[in-house]
Amino acid sequence: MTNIKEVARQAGVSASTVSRVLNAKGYVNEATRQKVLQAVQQTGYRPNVLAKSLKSGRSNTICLMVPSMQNPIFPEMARGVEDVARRSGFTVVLCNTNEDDTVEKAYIDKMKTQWIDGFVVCSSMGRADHIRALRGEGFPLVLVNRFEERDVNRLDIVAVDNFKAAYDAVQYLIGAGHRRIALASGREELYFYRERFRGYCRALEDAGIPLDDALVLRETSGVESFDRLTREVMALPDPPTAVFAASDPKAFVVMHALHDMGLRIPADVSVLGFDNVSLSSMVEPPLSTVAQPLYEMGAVATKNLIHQIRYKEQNGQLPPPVHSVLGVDLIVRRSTR
Amino acid sequence: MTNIKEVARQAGVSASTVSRVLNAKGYVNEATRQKVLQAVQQTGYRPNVLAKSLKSGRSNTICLMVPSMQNPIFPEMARGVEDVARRSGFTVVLCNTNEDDTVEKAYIDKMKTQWIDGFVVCSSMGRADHIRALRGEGFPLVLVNRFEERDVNRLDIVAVDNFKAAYDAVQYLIGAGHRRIALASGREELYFYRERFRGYCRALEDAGIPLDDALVLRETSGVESFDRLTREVMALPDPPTAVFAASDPKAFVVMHALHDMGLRIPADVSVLGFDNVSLSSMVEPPLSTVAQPLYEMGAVATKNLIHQIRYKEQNGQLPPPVHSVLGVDLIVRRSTR
DNA sequence: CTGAAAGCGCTAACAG
DNA sequence: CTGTTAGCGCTTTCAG
Repeated sequence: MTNIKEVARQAGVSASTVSRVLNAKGYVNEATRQKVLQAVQQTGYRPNVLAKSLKSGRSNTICLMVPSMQNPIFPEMARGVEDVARRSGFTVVLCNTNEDDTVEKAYIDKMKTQWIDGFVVCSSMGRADHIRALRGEGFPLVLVNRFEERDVNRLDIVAVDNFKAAYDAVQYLIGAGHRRIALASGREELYFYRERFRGYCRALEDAGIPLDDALVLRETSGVESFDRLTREVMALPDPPTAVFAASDPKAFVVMHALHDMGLRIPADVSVLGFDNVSLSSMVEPPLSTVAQPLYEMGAVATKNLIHQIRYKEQNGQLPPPVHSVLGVDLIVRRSTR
Repeated sequence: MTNIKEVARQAGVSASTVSRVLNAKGYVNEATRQKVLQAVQQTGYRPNVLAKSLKSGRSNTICLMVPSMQNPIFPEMARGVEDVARRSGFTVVLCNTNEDDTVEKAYIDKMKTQWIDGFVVCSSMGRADHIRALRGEGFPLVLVNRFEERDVNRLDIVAVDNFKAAYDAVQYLIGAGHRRIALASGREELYFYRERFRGYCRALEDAGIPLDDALVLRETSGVESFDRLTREVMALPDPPTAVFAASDPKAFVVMHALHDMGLRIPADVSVLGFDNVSLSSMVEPPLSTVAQPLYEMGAVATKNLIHQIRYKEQNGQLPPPVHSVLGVDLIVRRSTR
């Protein structure tokens, strides 16, 4: 790799002049400018970003922390992150924790010593203090989707209103005449699942339908557990006529179990999902679901993060945190009626 | 951030001694070693990786180039890449090109100036010369899945035997009694799709079944085009009794169209996919498919890449290229008979 | 066994 | 307008 010195030699100038030309900093004679440019051309010189970063303390690199690549919502978010980052000249480092706390912790630790300008994180841990500490340590940070109540007004957040989204979804089901509505609920240590649960409860309550705990399906070991749970709940003397799944993958498992039992969707039981991953339109029947703007969530988070990075560079400190609440869409397809 | 000098000061030694202790290089008195370690503890010192890289010319960072995050095979491969990289102390930079040649080219260009140690690439371009040039320029490189015939023995490749896999798949269909077998084919500029096509043709030929071009469905604009194509082919006077889809997403679209036409799977027509993405077991009916070891492909590619990196460091040049052919599995579920 | 010094490639005062 | 100098944080001869 040819370096700046070599270019300087070829152009018959000093390294600083080359630097000035390339970074358009300070005045430089047009004639020498041309000489430098030509030398750059000839040598095919590319500045060493590493050296630049070492000097400037900025790397134009951000860290994207996701808990899983198997849940399709994360790749979709990642797409939004990558798109915005790339267009703004940032590189993204992919940190997949596989829902493993130890890995997440180790990654944070590693990234801090690395050359990272900021973090977009979907944390796997409910109360991951090492992540929350990041902001205190001066690192730009945006939480996407997964956050805690106490993070509001303390950290930057991008998410949807999970309570309201679930409330509206269940209300839609109730409006369609359902009274026995099961919930395929998610891990309770995650705030957004608690919120969706709360929305479910409130919608029921507001409609004067008593909450029946037998209709609340709680994930035990991975989404596959809903296969058994679905069979069990449908075997009840008074089984549900609709199942609201707190995520699309759960809905798929539920649908599969239902099919397997010979039940028709939506004739016998309606299924409503949450996420709108790309495959939800392709299953049979196409899944009605609450659409989260996944790509946009990643994009907005990254825009915010870059804003923080630039702001910090100019003002020496992080801007006040902003909480972005994006809208959801209830997409009615053919799995509900 | 405290630096090595600060640690040295606290320990009452020189920076070089601290370096020696931390990197276990050269002899160092046990007593001073302890002093250093203690100072490291107290200050919470973390070496600056950037400075290290600048010195060593190695960044322990690899680039993962994928054409899409929407096709679920890539996140799954990415998982394999990330897992192996992380365990070996490497960081992975995510470059998603969205199947855009310009983006891909720009990324390569950018990464070359980033002191990237190596590349794992699923190229979007059939003949991407700037990618192939990488090896010539001394960059460790592994092609996964997407490669050209002429790359064999010139570049490192990880893939399955697409010809044989397709051949076996079609032979299975023929063995089940099918004679009219449609192919939902992929973009022809991709070698592996051509290979799958060739396998389809050969299997037919070997069974004495004439190739009927009307049964070859060619993607026009995205996988959605198979919706129309499926309807058309089923409207033929002599429609197929089985459809072999060159990828699972195509199979999903085909199944969907079939359902929509009121056709039963597999009673009226069998559908066989290719990939075994995680959702293929959840659609209705569960999709029979040729399972590619996606995670493993990413993992093997990364292992190979890291081997190249280490080899190059020791020997000053890249090792001879290796072509890893991984095995596939025909998973028979309930969409075929 | 340990410290001093040089240098990875680049940028930013500071002179001139 | 341009060159010299210093230094980002670290490793690595080379002396001692």
